[in-house]
Amino acid sequence: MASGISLKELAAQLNLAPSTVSRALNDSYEISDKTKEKVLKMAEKLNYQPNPFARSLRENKSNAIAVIMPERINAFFAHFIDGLESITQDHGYHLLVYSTHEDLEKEKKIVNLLLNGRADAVIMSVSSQTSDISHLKMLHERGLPILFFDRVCSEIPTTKYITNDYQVSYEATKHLIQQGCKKPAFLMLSEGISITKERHRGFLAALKEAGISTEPHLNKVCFQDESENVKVIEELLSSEAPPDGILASVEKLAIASYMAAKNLELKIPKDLKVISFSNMRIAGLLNPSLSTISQPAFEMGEECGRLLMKKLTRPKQPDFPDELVVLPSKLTIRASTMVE
Amino acid sequence: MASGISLKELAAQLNLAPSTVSRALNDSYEISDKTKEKVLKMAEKLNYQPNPFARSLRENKSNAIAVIMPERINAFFAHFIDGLESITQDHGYHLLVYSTHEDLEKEKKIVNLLLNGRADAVIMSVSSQTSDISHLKMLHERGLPILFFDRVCSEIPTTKYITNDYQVSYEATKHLIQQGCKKPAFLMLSEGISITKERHRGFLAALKEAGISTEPHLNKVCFQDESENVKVIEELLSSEAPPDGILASVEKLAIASYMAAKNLELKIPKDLKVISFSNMRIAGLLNPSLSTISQPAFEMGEECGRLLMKKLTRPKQPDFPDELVVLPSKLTIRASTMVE
DNA sequence: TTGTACGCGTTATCAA
DNA sequence: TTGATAACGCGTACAA
Repeated sequence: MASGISLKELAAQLNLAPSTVSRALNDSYEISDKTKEKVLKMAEKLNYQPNPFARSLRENKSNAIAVIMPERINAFFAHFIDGLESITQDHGYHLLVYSTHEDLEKEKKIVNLLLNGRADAVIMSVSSQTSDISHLKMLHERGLPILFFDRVCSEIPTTKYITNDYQVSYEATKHLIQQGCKKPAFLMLSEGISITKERHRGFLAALKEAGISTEPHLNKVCFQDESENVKVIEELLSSEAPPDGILASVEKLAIASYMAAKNLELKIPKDLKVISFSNMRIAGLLNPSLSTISQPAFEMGEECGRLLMKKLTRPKQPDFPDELVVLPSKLTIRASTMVE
Repeated sequence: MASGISLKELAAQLNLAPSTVSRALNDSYEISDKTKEKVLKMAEKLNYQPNPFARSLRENKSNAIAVIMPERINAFFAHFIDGLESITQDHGYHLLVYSTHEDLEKEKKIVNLLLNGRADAVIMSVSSQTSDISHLKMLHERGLPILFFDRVCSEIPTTKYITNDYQVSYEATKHLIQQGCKKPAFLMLSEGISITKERHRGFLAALKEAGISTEPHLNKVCFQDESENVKVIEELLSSEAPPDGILASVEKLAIASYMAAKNLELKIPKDLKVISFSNMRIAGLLNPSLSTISQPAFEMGEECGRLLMKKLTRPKQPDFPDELVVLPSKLTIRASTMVE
C-alpha cells in the first residue's frame, strides 16, 4: 500500500543495473565514487527506502527483537524496555512487545508466533504461571537467541539478568525485624518462579537468624486479580495470628496490602509494617510513604541490549554464556517501616 | 538462523508441488479434502511455520502495527496498548512499540523508520514538542493508515480518539472553585499540543463563569525533566500571588506538585488543592489521596484496534473518516480537593 | 484436482 | 567498474 519506489525503479531512473545501485547504496568498494554519488543523490531525491521484507528474506534476519513480559502496568518493565530501546534503536533494531498478562497459555501462543523468524532474538520475563517450560525449550533448541531478565528460567542455558534477590530480601526482612516485627509475612504471586524462590529464601534466612519460627500461613501465595488479592490479604490480616509486617515480592501485592489495611482500618506502620519490591517513582508520595527495594531496571535493559547487539551485529558470535548477571537493587527506607 | 522447514521442503516430503501445499494450507477450494488433511498433518508433524517475510514481500503487508507514544512510564499509555493488543493479537497482528520520550527529533526518526512498509498502520500520540508536523503529513500522504489518540494532530485528516477534555477540565475546575479555590493554576507540558489546548480552554471557561480573572503566571508551561518541574512549581507556590489550587493537565505534573508542596511544607488540600488527569491505579493511596480525571485508556485502545482491524483485514476499505471519537473521562474526587 | 512458471525486492555470484 | 542472473519463500495465473 504505502510502498515507495523500488531498487529496480531507482536503477531505471539512473540507467544502471539494479545490482550496481544496490552495491552503491551499500557502499561497496567495487563501485566508483562518481557512481556512488550519483546513486545516493537520486535515492535521496526519490526518497528511496529499501523494502525491509525483501532484505529480511534475502538475509534471513528480521532486525526485530521480541520482548515478552508479564504485564505493562509496572514501572520495572517500562523502565527496562526504555533501557533496552536506548541501545537497540541506534543499531537499527525494532522492538516487538508482547504482554502475557501472567497467563501461561498466552505465553505459549506468543512464543509460538516467534518460531518463524519474525524476531532475531527474544528477551523474556516469564509469567508467574510458567511451570511447564517446553515452549521455552523449543525456542532455545531452534537456535533462537534468548535472554531472560527478572523472572528467569534456570533450565535454559543462557544469560539471565537479575538482581540480588536473596541478599536484598534478607536485608529487607532484617530491617522489618529490627523495626520490631515479630511475625513478618511474605507475599508472592506464585511459588514456581525464580525470583519468588530467591526472595523467599532471603526472607526465611533472616527469620531463622533472628530465631523466628516460620508459620506456613504467613507465607502467602496470592493471585492475579487485584480485588481477589485484597480479599486474601484482608483475611490474613484478620486471622487469629495476623502478621505485623509484610514483605511483598512484587509491587502489586504491596498495593493490595495498602488497600486491605485501609479497608480494615489498620494503621501502617503502627499496626503493620510494609516493604516491597517496587520501581514506582511515587513510592515516597504514598500514604504512608512506602519502603521499597528498587531494581536498576533501565540499566538492566541497557546491559541486555548491549549483549544482544554484540551477538546480532557481528558475524559468528558464540551463544550467550549460561550465566547469571546480577545487578544490585537499592533498599530505600520510608515511613511504612518506621517505628512511630 | 532459527528458521524451520520451508514450504518447498514440506512439499518434497509429501511428494506434492509447493503450490498444492500452499493452497492446501490456505484452505483453497481447489484442493481435495484428502490432500488437505494429509498436508495439514505433515505440516503439524514437521512444525511448519510460514516465513513471514516471504509472505510480507509477496502480499505487500507486514502484519505489524506501529505504536508511537511519548513515554512508557505512564499508566494511560500502558493501558491503551493493553487494550489495543487485546484486539489486534487475535487477528494475527504484531505490535511494534516506540517511545519518543517527548522528543520531536526522535519522533521524526521513528516516523522515518516506518516509511518503508515495516508496519501496515501507525497509531500515535504526538510528543509535547511536536510543532512541526511535516513528518506526519508525509506519513499520511504516503498512504499509510494513521490514527491518533490522546495527543492528536488536527491537521491530518483521519480518525482521532480523545476524551472529553474541554468538558471534564471545566468540571474539574468548577469543582476546585466550589471547594473554595480563588486562584487556581493550570499546569501544562506544552502549549502546542491538542489536549493541552482543550484542557486549558475548559479551565479558562470555568474561571470566566465564576468571575475569576485569569492571571498569566497561573497558566504555567512546564518541562520534561521532573526535578526541573518541581523547581518551577516551587517557585510558583512561593511567588507573591501563589495559587490555592492546581489542575495538572498530565499526571507527572501532579506528582511534581506533590513533591513541591512537600518540599515547601505546604499542606494539601488545606493550603493547596490538587486535581489531575491521571490513570494511576494508586491515586487513592497517595498522601493525600489524589482527585483524578481518568481516561478510559483500555477501551480507547480497544476501539482503536477494532477500527484498525476493520480496515486492515478486509479488502478495499475506505480511508479512516476525518473525525473525533470522544470517550468520556471519569472525575473522581478524593482528599486532595476536599475542604478540611 | 494438481503442477509449472513467475514475480514480489533484495543481495551475492559470476561474467564481461 | 559494471551488468546479467539466481536465489531467499511464498502465492497465484495459467497449463495440464
